[in-house]
Amino acid sequence: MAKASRNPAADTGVVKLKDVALLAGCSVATASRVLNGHPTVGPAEKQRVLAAAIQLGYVPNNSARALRSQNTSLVGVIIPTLDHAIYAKMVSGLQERLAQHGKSVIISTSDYDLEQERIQTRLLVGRGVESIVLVGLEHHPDTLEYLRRAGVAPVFTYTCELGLGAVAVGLDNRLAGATVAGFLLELGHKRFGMVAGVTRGNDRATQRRDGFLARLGEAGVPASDIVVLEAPYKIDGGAAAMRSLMQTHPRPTAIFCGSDILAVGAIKYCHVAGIAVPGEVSVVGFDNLEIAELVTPELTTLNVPAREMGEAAADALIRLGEKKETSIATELPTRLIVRDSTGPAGSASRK
Amino acid sequence: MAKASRNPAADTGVVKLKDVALLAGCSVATASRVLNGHPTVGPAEKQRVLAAAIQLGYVPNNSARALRSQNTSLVGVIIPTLDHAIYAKMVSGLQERLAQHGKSVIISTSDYDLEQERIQTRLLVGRGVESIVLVGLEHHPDTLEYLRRAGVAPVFTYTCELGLGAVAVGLDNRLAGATVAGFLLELGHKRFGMVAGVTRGNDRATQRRDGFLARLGEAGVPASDIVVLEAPYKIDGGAAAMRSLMQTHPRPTAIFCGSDILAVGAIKYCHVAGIAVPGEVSVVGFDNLEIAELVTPELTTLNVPAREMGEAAADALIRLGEKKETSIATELPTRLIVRDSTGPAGSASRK
DNA sequence: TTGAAAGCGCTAACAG
DNA sequence: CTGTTAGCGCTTTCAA
Repeated sequence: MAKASRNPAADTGVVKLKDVALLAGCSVATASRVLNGHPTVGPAEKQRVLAAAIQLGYVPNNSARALRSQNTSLVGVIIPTLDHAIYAKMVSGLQERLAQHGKSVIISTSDYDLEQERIQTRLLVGRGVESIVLVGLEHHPDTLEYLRRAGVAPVFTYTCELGLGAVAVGLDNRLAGATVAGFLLELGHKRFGMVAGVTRGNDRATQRRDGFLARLGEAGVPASDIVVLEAPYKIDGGAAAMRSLMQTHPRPTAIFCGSDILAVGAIKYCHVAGIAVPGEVSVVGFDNLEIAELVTPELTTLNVPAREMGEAAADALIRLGEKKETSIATELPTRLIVRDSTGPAGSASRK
Repeated sequence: MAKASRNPAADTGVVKLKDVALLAGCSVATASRVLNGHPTVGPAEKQRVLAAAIQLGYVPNNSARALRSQNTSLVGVIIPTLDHAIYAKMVSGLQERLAQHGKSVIISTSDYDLEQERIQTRLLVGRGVESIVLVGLEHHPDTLEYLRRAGVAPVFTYTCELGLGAVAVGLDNRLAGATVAGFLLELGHKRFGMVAGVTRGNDRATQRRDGFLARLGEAGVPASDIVVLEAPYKIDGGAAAMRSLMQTHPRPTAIFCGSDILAVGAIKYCHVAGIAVPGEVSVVGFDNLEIAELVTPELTTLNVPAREMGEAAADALIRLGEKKETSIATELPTRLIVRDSTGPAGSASRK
């Protein structure tokens, strides 16, 4: 039969629990208990097992552990894109915080497509993720239904509206939109434009727009003095939308962009078109990315604490796993960062 | 004993292969074969199994599959940070390409710390990744040794120097550094500065610097006319380094920054210090991030095709998995993008 | 407090 | 071409 070698690192080179137990002079059961922090183990054994594990550089096989204990310590996250820092930062915070709890994150992207998200969700569930982090509250019905049936709890981010028994970590997008409107109103602006991103399948974009419009409406601004455009979340998209906006008559004097990417594109267009910012038109962004401080003029924008949101999502996940709570809504504070891209209406100091 | 129900979805609600086999009227082995596209199965059986699987909504348990077949279709990637677009883009390309082949990516970050990377590597191997994507060629010896013993093939990125039997996808950092030096020399510059990032544990930064210095040396520039500083990859780091550089006498007229982040910081400092770019000093970046086109003046920089690199890494991974090749080095082309932050030496048109 | 032993769900020999 | 059988490495009753 020649089963041959049975010592560590001779077959596959991978140290197994058995090897640790062998070196520690105990059974695999005891070794397992020690490594899992089970309380009922004598201190002497415990010491030896720990020492052996370190000496051998033991790394548990997660597939086996998962199979046996129905516990993969894997978390899935689906974001629209990694190309935008706002999502990358969130994932970064999520991953780091989760790593501290021994959990790993599997990442995938949907490109703002709910159908893509649905497919990714099934894949992730098949991989045995314990939980899944989603962006926004609006999803394909199948996505949510599938998650429910599979017993995988979703965590919604960038929003803090709460479904029943759900977990959400984010911001009040409506309020944020309204805040921007209020700020622009105070500066005396009367005609407004908005570059809203793509609102289809994107409740965050929708709410920002609605909050903005609602506040404007309350202030008595007629709908005819507000132009809303949609544009893909690209610099060029923002530039193109701004061009359209600047060609309407009468021209708006204040533009709210649904993201800094769009706002930066808008400002870029103004540069080439020779339109003074904020002299002729004020521009407000959303997200407070690093670029907001790098463009000229520096961008007035709403701060979104993306990294903190990822960390908060991780925390919620952990608490959820501990069955401490079943329904958690965390609202992260946002605040307007006033820089140089906004000014009082009618200050048109022609360049 | 009341073991009670043995039908699907009655216990845990999870459909297992056994349930599929039961419904299809065959053994689990046959069902497994069908689901894995094994050729030796009768068409009739095949049909029934497929139908049963769909009807029951069967989703394979990946942990079990992985445990048994040593094949997780999981790929790990460790990058310094997700906060820099240059890495996020690479991961994005990697993830998308890999998803097309049914593989998922587990992400983790090392914060430019090789020791952190070593720990993450072990974790990832424990999770059963088939392969692992690393940044650069320089790693903790244990990292490589552990990977070798575990039989997990590393794929090195952002570099195309090749170890033996290794896979690398990236660029020639030395050459890139030399290219920048050549460009600056041609513009007639005589005194140079470099903001090199952190070279410790970072072979890319080291090589860029060495290539830059070597080319300058060849051109007969005395070492006394070159100042090299290191700075963390932050905007503030770039600004602080630039401040030091601008205080040396005689002042350098051309600065090469190891990344756009640093370059943007450098330019920002010049803004506040009232130093004209490129009038008094030329600045060159590295990476060609989006921000390069957004700062004023627009940044001259070296284009790094990060997304393509991720995709190429994915391709290499796939080929490696198919055992087609064992040693692949892909050099992606870089090219200098000349914009407005550089100009001829001595053109100091005081602002 | 510890060890022996029974699987978790699946795949891969090996027979038939 | 199909079924039987043995585990993959680990956790967890159940006895001792």
